[in-house]
Amino acid sequence: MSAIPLPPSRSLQKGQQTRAAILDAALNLASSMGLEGLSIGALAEVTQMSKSGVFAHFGSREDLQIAVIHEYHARFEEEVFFPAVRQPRGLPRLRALFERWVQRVAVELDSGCIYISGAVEFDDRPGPVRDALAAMVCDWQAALQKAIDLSVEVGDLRPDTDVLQMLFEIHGLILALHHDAKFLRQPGAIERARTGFDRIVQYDLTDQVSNKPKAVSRRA
Amino acid sequence: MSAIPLPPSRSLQKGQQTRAAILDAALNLASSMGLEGLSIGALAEVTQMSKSGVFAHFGSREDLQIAVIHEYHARFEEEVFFPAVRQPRGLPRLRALFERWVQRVAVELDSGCIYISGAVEFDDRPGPVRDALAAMVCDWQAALQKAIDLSVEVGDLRPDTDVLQMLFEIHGLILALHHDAKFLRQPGAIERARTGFDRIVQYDLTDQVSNKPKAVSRRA
DNA sequence: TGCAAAATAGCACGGTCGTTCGTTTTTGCC
DNA sequence: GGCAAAAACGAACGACCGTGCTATTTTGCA
Repeated sequence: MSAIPLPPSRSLQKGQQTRAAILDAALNLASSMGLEGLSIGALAEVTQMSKSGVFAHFGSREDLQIAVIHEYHARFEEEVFFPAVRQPRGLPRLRALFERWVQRVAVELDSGCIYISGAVEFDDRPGPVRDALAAMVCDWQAALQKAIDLSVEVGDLRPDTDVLQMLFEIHGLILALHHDAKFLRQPGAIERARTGFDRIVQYDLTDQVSNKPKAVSRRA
Repeated sequence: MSAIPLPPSRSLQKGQQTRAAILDAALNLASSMGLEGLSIGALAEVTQMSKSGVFAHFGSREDLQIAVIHEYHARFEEEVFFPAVRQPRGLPRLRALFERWVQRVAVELDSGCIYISGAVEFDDRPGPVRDALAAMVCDWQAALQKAIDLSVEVGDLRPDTDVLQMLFEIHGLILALHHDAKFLRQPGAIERARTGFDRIVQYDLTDQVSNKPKAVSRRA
């Protein structure tokens, strides 16, 4: 009871190190095979470990999936959110968020977006994995919403902008981009997503930024 | 060599009948578990048949998946496309196509859209299943594109309308609807999809249908 | 009613899955 | 360098997978 057995404050034990390596491999695997396609056997092969060795780092497959989701979230923040919030609030920040999101979804050739694939895989499969995924997605949507809110506050967008509607439409552009680029392999999807974004924000633009509608044209 | 053994022109043999029943069950199963989650064992249990009995109707699991895709396509045509093309060409028909698409994606509580889930599952899994799926999706996209084209020809939309851009954006609305309704279970997603559609077409509306932009408002 | 053919069942195979458990190796502080 | 704890291994389990066989049942026309 006395003499606390020294907390594991060691900087980086071997275990955490390999756990991180496994998680990295798991992320790559889950990105291409989906969260449901993520198997411990395949993960063991990739990391050159035994199945039980991999398994021991996560109490179960479910916990592994959840760990992957959190890891993906962390990387998403790192590559999309944090760099974008360094832009001045308002339209520049919103545009940066969108542009980095586009890059993340479309250009990374091999890996797919776990938020998107996971949403489809777990839309009618209740459980902790779905909950974790939904929490991350909602977190990201809230961040986007805040960016739109700020754009309104700052005066880049009209005060009567329907923020949730704009969020919905922007999200749709990303999903369509993912579909056309990843599945149909259509080139030009990225440019269409950008054009769509311009059209959406242009609709609620205040005069100080640009002069009235007609700045962006959907030329054929 | 002679005496052709009488072609199987019998109206509906027992085999075709049970095959149809299996396919129906397979569609329900694939709609909720995904095409990859579709297993012959589960299908046998649902249909109260033996695994081999089910298996015999399709040469392989892959062929079963492809059969499911074609069946889904047929039903999609039946419920979405055919009723909509009875509307007069132009905006009414385009709107009918969209509205029925929305219903199909969002209101059917249990079943998900195989086009959407399949696109995510097979975006980096080449093979005949992916090919069949892509063919169906492209077929549907072509039908939509034609409806937009007709809207331009008829004069409901501006002659300089970027048809593919509009197709992209409308598709995005459906995907966002699917995401928010099926995964996040947000009410109001359907209404947002409709609002988005109005905004998209309103952008390219000719004056004869409505007077200039500002007909549709994205009120907060 | 009989009989070939079609449809279905039953069983077994090899494989992968997640998971458990006991053993062995490796780590890191004394 | 020794030694407890942590980490990794190896084998096995039960379950499910798709698939290939051979029997058995059912169908539908003569």
